[in-house]
Amino acid sequence: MVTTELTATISDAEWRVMRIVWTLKETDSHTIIDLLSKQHDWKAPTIKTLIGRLVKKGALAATKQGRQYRYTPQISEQAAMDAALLNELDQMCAMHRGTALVHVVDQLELSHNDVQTLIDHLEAKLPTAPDSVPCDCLPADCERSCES
Amino acid sequence: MVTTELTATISDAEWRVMRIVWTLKETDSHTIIDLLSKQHDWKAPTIKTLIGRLVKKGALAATKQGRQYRYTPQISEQAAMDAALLNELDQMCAMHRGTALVHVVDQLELSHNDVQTLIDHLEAKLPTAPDSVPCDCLPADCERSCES
DNA sequence: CTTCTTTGTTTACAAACGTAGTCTTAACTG
DNA sequence: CAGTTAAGACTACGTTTGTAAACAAAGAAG
Repeated sequence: MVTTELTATISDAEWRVMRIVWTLKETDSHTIIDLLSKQHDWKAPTIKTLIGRLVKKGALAATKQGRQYRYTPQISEQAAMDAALLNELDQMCAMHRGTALVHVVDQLELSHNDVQTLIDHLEAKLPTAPDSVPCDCLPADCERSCES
Repeated sequence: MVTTELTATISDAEWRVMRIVWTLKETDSHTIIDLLSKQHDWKAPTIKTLIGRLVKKGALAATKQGRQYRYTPQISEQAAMDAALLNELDQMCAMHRGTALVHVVDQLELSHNDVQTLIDHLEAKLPTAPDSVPCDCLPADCERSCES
Protein backbone atom coordinates (compact mmCIF):
# COMPACT_ATOMS: atom_id res chain seq x y z
CA MET A 1 0.00 0.00 0.00
CA VAL A 2 1.34 3.35 -0.99
CA THR A 3 0.98 5.89 1.75
CA THR A 4 -0.77 8.59 -0.18
CA GLU A 5 1.31 11.70 0.11
CA LEU A 6 -1.08 14.13 1.69
CA THR A 7 1.65 16.69 1.91
CA ALA A 8 0.66 17.58 -1.62
CA THR A 9 1.58 21.18 -2.05
CA ILE A 10 -1.33 23.22 -3.29
CA SER A 11 -0.50 26.34 -5.25
CA ASP A 12 -2.30 29.64 -4.93
CA ALA A 13 -4.45 29.13 -8.00
CA GLU A 14 -5.22 25.57 -7.04
CA TRP A 15 -6.27 26.77 -3.64
CA ARG A 16 -9.17 28.62 -5.25
CA VAL A 17 -10.39 25.41 -6.77
CA MET A 18 -10.08 23.53 -3.53
CA ARG A 19 -12.11 26.12 -1.70
CA ILE A 20 -15.00 25.59 -4.07
CA VAL A 21 -14.89 21.84 -3.67
CA TRP A 22 -14.45 22.04 0.06
CA THR A 23 -17.46 24.26 0.33
CA LEU A 24 -19.66 22.17 -1.93
CA LYS A 25 -18.16 18.92 -0.61
CA GLU A 26 -18.76 17.25 -3.96
CA THR A 27 -19.28 18.82 -7.32
CA ASP A 28 -18.53 18.65 -11.01
CA SER A 29 -16.20 20.59 -13.25
CA HIS A 30 -18.99 22.59 -14.79
CA THR A 31 -19.90 24.05 -11.42
CA ILE A 32 -16.30 24.78 -10.53
CA ILE A 33 -15.66 26.44 -13.87
CA ASP A 34 -18.85 28.43 -13.58
CA LEU A 35 -18.03 29.77 -10.14
CA LEU A 36 -14.37 30.44 -10.72
CA SER A 37 -14.65 32.07 -14.09
CA LYS A 38 -16.85 34.60 -12.38
CA GLN A 39 -14.54 35.28 -9.46
CA HIS A 40 -11.44 35.52 -11.62
CA ASP A 41 -10.74 36.15 -15.24
CA TRP A 42 -9.92 32.54 -15.80
CA LYS A 43 -10.87 30.71 -18.97
CA ALA A 44 -12.45 27.30 -18.74
CA PRO A 45 -9.31 25.45 -19.91
CA THR A 46 -7.30 27.12 -17.17
CA ILE A 47 -9.62 25.79 -14.53
CA LYS A 48 -9.67 22.38 -16.16
CA THR A 49 -5.89 22.32 -15.90
CA LEU A 50 -6.02 23.21 -12.24
CA ILE A 51 -8.58 20.50 -11.55
CA GLY A 52 -6.44 18.00 -13.43
CA ARG A 53 -3.36 18.91 -11.46
CA LEU A 54 -5.22 18.63 -8.18
CA VAL A 55 -6.48 15.18 -9.12
CA LYS A 56 -2.98 14.11 -10.09
CA LYS A 57 -1.65 15.47 -6.81
CA GLY A 58 -4.23 13.50 -4.91
CA ALA A 59 -5.90 16.56 -3.44
CA LEU A 60 -9.13 15.82 -5.28
CA ALA A 61 -10.76 12.49 -6.01
CA ALA A 62 -12.52 12.11 -9.35
CA THR A 63 -15.20 9.47 -9.60
CA LYS A 64 -16.67 8.94 -13.02
CA GLN A 65 -20.39 9.42 -13.28
CA GLY A 66 -21.62 8.90 -16.79
CA ARG A 67 -19.86 11.32 -19.13
CA GLN A 68 -18.28 13.38 -16.41
CA TYR A 69 -16.61 13.24 -13.05
CA ARG A 70 -17.65 14.14 -9.56
CA TYR A 71 -14.88 15.75 -7.57
CA THR A 72 -14.45 15.40 -3.83
CA PRO A 73 -11.70 16.69 -1.55
CA GLN A 74 -9.12 14.16 -0.43
CA ILE A 75 -7.66 16.42 2.19
CA SER A 76 -9.52 18.34 4.81
CA GLU A 77 -9.77 22.07 4.49
CA GLN A 78 -8.84 22.73 8.07
CA ALA A 79 -5.86 20.39 7.87
CA ALA A 80 -4.68 22.10 4.72
CA MET A 81 -5.06 25.53 6.30
CA ASP A 82 -3.25 24.49 9.46
CA ALA A 83 -0.44 22.90 7.50
CA ALA A 84 -0.02 25.90 5.22
CA LEU A 85 0.18 28.30 8.14
CA LEU A 86 2.49 26.19 10.26
CA ASN A 87 4.64 25.64 7.25
CA GLU A 88 4.89 29.34 6.63
CA LEU A 89 5.66 30.04 10.27
CA ASP A 90 8.19 27.27 10.29
CA GLN A 91 10.45 29.05 7.91
CA MET A 92 10.42 32.24 9.93
CA CYS A 93 12.59 33.14 12.88
CA ALA A 94 11.18 31.34 15.91
CA MET A 95 11.82 34.34 18.09
CA HIS A 96 9.57 36.59 16.04
CA ARG A 97 6.69 34.25 15.38
CA GLY A 98 4.83 35.41 18.43
CA THR A 99 4.92 39.03 17.38
CA ALA A 100 3.80 38.08 13.91
CA LEU A 101 0.83 36.29 15.39
CA VAL A 102 -0.04 39.36 17.41
CA HIS A 103 -0.06 41.44 14.25
CA VAL A 104 -2.14 38.86 12.47
CA VAL A 105 -4.65 38.73 15.29
CA ASP A 106 -4.82 42.51 15.24
CA GLN A 107 -5.56 42.68 11.57
CA LEU A 108 -7.81 39.70 11.13
CA GLU A 109 -11.54 39.76 11.48
CA LEU A 110 -12.40 37.10 13.99
CA SER A 111 -15.73 36.05 15.39
CA HIS A 112 -16.51 36.55 19.04
CA ASN A 113 -16.36 32.81 19.45
CA ASP A 114 -12.98 32.51 17.75
CA VAL A 115 -11.54 35.25 19.93
CA GLN A 116 -12.84 33.59 23.06
CA THR A 117 -11.49 30.20 22.01
CA LEU A 118 -8.12 31.72 21.31
CA ILE A 119 -8.09 33.35 24.71
CA ASP A 120 -8.98 30.07 26.37
CA HIS A 121 -6.26 28.18 24.62
CA LEU A 122 -3.74 30.87 25.36
CA GLU A 123 -4.69 30.98 29.02
CA ALA A 124 -4.08 27.26 29.11
CA LYS A 125 -0.68 27.73 27.57
CA LEU A 126 0.38 30.52 29.90
CA PRO A 127 1.57 28.39 32.82
CA THR A 128 3.91 26.32 30.72
CA ALA A 129 5.04 29.00 28.33
CA PRO A 130 8.83 29.45 28.34
CA ASP A 131 10.34 32.77 29.25
CA SER A 132 11.59 33.21 25.75
CA VAL A 133 11.91 31.42 22.46
CA PRO A 134 15.39 31.77 21.04
CA CYS A 135 16.22 32.93 17.56
CA ASP A 136 17.04 30.03 15.24
CA CYS A 137 18.30 31.99 12.27
CA LEU A 138 21.95 31.21 12.80
CA PRO A 139 23.73 27.99 13.73
CA ALA A 140 23.59 27.16 17.41
CA ASP A 141 27.30 27.71 17.88
CA CYS A 142 27.03 31.28 16.68
CA GLU A 143 27.00 33.93 19.36
CA ARG A 144 24.90 36.37 17.44
CA SER A 145 21.16 36.15 17.15
CA CYS A 146 18.13 38.29 16.49
CA GLU A 147 17.21 40.95 18.96
CA SER A 148 13.94 40.82 20.79
CA MET B 1 10.17 58.61 -8.47
CA VAL B 2 9.32 55.00 -8.77
CA THR B 3 7.51 53.71 -5.73
CA THR B 4 9.76 50.80 -4.94
CA GLU B 5 7.65 47.70 -4.96
CA LEU B 6 8.09 46.37 -1.47
CA THR B 7 5.57 43.67 -2.23
CA ALA B 8 8.54 41.80 -3.60
CA THR B 9 7.66 38.18 -3.24
CA ILE B 10 10.34 36.24 -1.41
CA SER B 11 10.60 32.55 -2.16
CA ASP B 12 11.29 29.85 0.41
CA ALA B 13 14.97 29.54 -0.41
CA GLU B 14 15.37 33.30 -0.53
CA TRP B 15 13.76 33.51 2.86
CA ARG B 16 16.72 31.63 4.32
CA VAL B 17 19.06 34.26 3.00
CA MET B 18 16.95 37.08 4.31
CA ARG B 19 16.91 35.59 7.79
CA ILE B 20 20.68 35.68 7.89
CA VAL B 21 20.83 39.27 6.77
CA TRP B 22 18.02 40.32 9.05
CA THR B 23 19.78 38.78 11.98
CA LEU B 24 23.18 40.24 11.19
CA LYS B 25 21.64 43.51 9.96
CA GLU B 26 24.49 43.96 7.54
CA THR B 27 26.89 41.43 6.17
CA ASP B 28 28.79 40.21 3.14
CA SER B 29 28.29 37.31 0.81
CA HIS B 30 31.08 35.31 2.34
CA THR B 31 29.34 35.23 5.68
CA ILE B 32 26.00 34.36 4.14
CA ILE B 33 27.50 31.56 2.09
CA ASP B 34 29.41 30.27 5.05
CA LEU B 35 26.37 30.11 7.30
CA LEU B 36 23.94 28.78 4.73
CA SER B 37 26.14 26.13 3.23
CA LYS B 38 26.31 24.66 6.72
CA GLN B 39 22.59 24.79 7.40
CA HIS B 40 21.66 23.35 4.01
CA ASP B 41 23.45 21.39 1.37
CA TRP B 42 23.69 24.43 -0.82
CA LYS B 43 26.72 25.14 -2.94
CA ALA B 44 28.17 28.60 -2.94
CA PRO B 45 26.86 29.43 -6.44
CA THR B 46 23.35 28.57 -5.33
CA ILE B 47 23.53 31.07 -2.54
CA LYS B 48 25.08 33.66 -4.81
CA THR B 49 22.14 33.28 -7.12
CA LEU B 50 19.71 33.76 -4.27
CA ILE B 51 21.52 36.88 -3.10
CA GLY B 52 21.52 38.24 -6.63
CA ARG B 53 17.82 37.66 -7.02
CA LEU B 54 17.06 39.32 -3.71
CA VAL B 55 19.07 42.36 -4.74
CA LYS B 56 17.26 42.51 -8.06
CA LYS B 57 13.95 42.22 -6.26
CA GLY B 58 14.88 45.06 -3.97
CA ALA B 59 14.73 42.99 -0.81
CA LEU B 60 18.43 43.50 -0.19
CA ALA B 61 20.57 46.56 -0.78
CA ALA B 62 24.11 46.01 -1.97
CA THR B 63 26.59 48.75 -1.27
CA LYS B 64 30.01 48.30 -2.78
CA GLN B 65 32.85 48.26 -0.35
CA GLY B 66 36.14 47.73 -2.09
CA ARG B 67 36.06 44.45 -3.99
CA GLN B 68 32.85 43.22 -2.46
CA TYR B 69 29.40 44.27 -1.34
CA ARG B 70 27.77 44.78 1.97
CA TYR B 71 24.21 43.58 2.04
CA THR B 72 21.47 45.12 4.13
CA PRO B 73 17.75 44.33 4.29
CA GLN B 74 15.47 46.69 2.46
CA ILE B 75 12.35 45.31 4.05
CA SER B 76 11.76 44.70 7.71
CA GLU B 77 11.66 41.18 8.94
CA GLN B 78 8.53 41.68 10.96
CA ALA B 79 6.77 43.37 8.06
CA ALA B 80 7.72 40.52 5.77
CA MET B 81 6.50 37.96 8.27
CA ASP B 82 3.23 39.75 8.84
CA ALA B 83 2.64 40.15 5.13
CA ALA B 84 3.42 36.54 4.37
CA LEU B 85 1.05 35.29 7.03
CA LEU B 86 -1.77 37.66 6.20
CA ASN B 87 -1.33 36.84 2.57
CA GLU B 88 -1.59 33.16 3.27
CA LEU B 89 -4.65 33.66 5.44
CA ASP B 90 -6.16 35.88 2.83
CA GLN B 91 -6.53 33.12 0.37
CA MET B 92 -8.28 30.87 2.84
CA CYS B 93 -11.95 30.76 3.71
CA ALA B 94 -12.64 33.67 6.05
CA MET B 95 -14.95 31.56 8.13
CA HIS B 96 -12.26 29.07 9.02
CA ARG B 97 -9.36 31.40 9.65
CA GLY B 98 -10.13 31.64 13.33
CA THR B 99 -10.02 27.89 13.82
CA ALA B 100 -6.78 27.71 11.91
CA LEU B 101 -5.30 30.29 14.23
CA VAL B 102 -6.39 28.27 17.22
CA HIS B 103 -4.59 25.26 15.84
CA VAL B 104 -1.53 27.30 15.12
CA VAL B 105 -1.47 28.76 18.60
CA ASP B 106 -1.85 25.26 20.02
CA GLN B 107 1.09 23.92 18.09
CA LEU B 108 3.46 26.84 18.25
CA GLU B 109 5.99 27.40 20.94
CA LEU B 110 5.34 30.87 22.26
CA SER B 111 7.03 32.79 25.00
CA HIS B 112 5.15 33.73 28.13
CA ASN B 113 5.30 37.30 27.01
CA ASP B 114 3.93 36.53 23.55
CA VAL B 115 1.08 34.53 25.03
CA GLN B 116 0.21 37.34 27.39
CA THR B 117 0.35 39.94 24.64
CA LEU B 118 -1.90 37.82 22.47
CA ILE B 119 -4.38 37.48 25.31
CA ASP B 120 -4.35 41.23 25.86
CA HIS B 121 -4.97 42.01 22.23
CA LEU B 122 -7.69 39.40 22.01
CA GLU B 123 -9.40 40.72 25.13
CA ALA B 124 -9.40 44.12 23.52
CA LYS B 125 -10.98 42.68 20.41
CA LEU B 126 -13.67 40.76 22.23
CA PRO B 127 -16.18 43.60 22.68
CA THR B 128 -16.28 44.48 19.01
CA ALA B 129 -15.90 41.01 17.58
CA PRO B 130 -18.77 40.09 15.27
CA ASP B 131 -20.95 37.11 16.06
CA SER B 132 -19.65 35.32 13.03
CA VAL B 133 -17.49 35.78 9.98
CA PRO B 134 -19.19 34.49 6.87
CA CYS B 135 -17.68 32.09 4.39
CA ASP B 136 -16.35 33.86 1.31
CA CYS B 137 -15.60 30.86 -0.86
CA LEU B 138 -18.56 31.27 -3.16
CA PRO B 139 -20.04 34.33 -4.86
CA ALA B 140 -22.23 36.39 -2.58
CA ASP B 141 -25.36 35.55 -4.53
CA CYS B 142 -24.85 31.87 -3.91
CA GLU B 143 -26.97 30.34 -1.16
CA ARG B 144 -24.48 27.69 -0.21
CA SER B 145 -21.49 28.29 1.98
CA CYS B 146 -19.12 26.51 4.27
CA GLU B 147 -20.41 25.01 7.46
CA SER B 148 -19.14 26.20 10.77
C1' DC C 1 54.36 41.77 -12.67
C1' DT C 2 52.32 37.11 -12.80
C1' DT C 3 49.45 33.88 -10.48
C1' DC C 4 46.02 32.42 -7.24
C1' DT C 5 41.83 33.39 -5.05
C1' DT C 6 37.77 35.63 -3.94
C1' DT C 7 33.62 37.83 -5.38
C1' DG C 8 30.30 38.86 -8.39
C1' DT C 9 27.98 37.98 -13.18
C1' DT C 10 26.15 35.06 -16.77
C1' DT C 11 24.31 31.07 -18.29
C1' DA C 12 21.87 26.62 -17.59
C1' DC C 13 18.34 23.56 -16.80
C1' DA C 14 14.60 20.95 -14.80
C1' DA C 15 10.34 21.34 -12.10
C1' DA C 16 6.41 23.99 -10.77
C1' DC C 17 3.03 27.37 -11.86
C1' DG C 18 -0.23 30.54 -14.23
C1' DT C 19 -2.64 30.65 -18.19
C1' DA C 20 -4.79 28.83 -22.14
C1' DG C 21 -5.46 26.61 -26.99
C1' DT C 22 -6.56 22.19 -29.40
C1' DC C 23 -8.17 17.63 -29.90
C1' DT C 24 -11.09 13.70 -28.97
C1' DT C 25 -14.85 11.42 -27.60
C1' DA C 26 -19.19 10.65 -25.85
C1' DA C 27 -23.70 12.42 -25.34
C1' DC C 28 -27.67 15.50 -26.83
C1' DT C 29 -30.62 17.34 -30.75
C1' DG C 30 -33.07 17.18 -34.43
C1' DC D 1 -28.13 8.77 -38.19
C1' DA D 2 -25.61 13.45 -38.72
C1' DG D 3 -24.41 17.69 -36.52
C1' DT D 4 -23.60 20.19 -32.33
C1' DT D 5 -21.96 20.39 -27.62
C1' DA D 6 -19.75 19.64 -23.56
C1' DA D 7 -16.19 17.23 -20.74
C1' DG D 8 -11.93 15.64 -20.25
C1' DA D 9 -7.07 14.87 -22.22
C1' DC D 10 -3.14 16.56 -24.37
C1' DT D 11 -0.13 20.18 -25.64
C1' DA D 12 1.92 24.70 -25.09
C1' DC D 13 4.48 28.49 -23.43
C1' DG D 14 6.37 32.11 -20.60
C1' DT D 15 7.81 32.89 -15.67
C1' DT D 16 9.50 31.71 -11.19
C1' DT D 17 12.11 28.78 -8.37
C1' DG D 18 15.72 25.55 -6.84
C1' DT D 19 20.06 24.30 -7.87
C1' DA D 20 24.51 24.98 -9.80
C1' DA D 21 28.41 25.32 -13.30
C1' DA D 22 31.27 28.56 -15.94
C1' DC D 23 33.32 32.84 -16.47
C1' DA D 24 35.26 37.44 -15.58
C1' DA D 25 37.24 40.98 -12.89
C1' DA D 26 39.68 42.61 -9.13
C1' DG D 27 42.67 42.06 -5.28
C1' DA D 28 46.20 39.38 -2.70
C1' DA D 29 50.56 36.91 -2.71
C1' DG D 30 54.81 35.84 -4.10
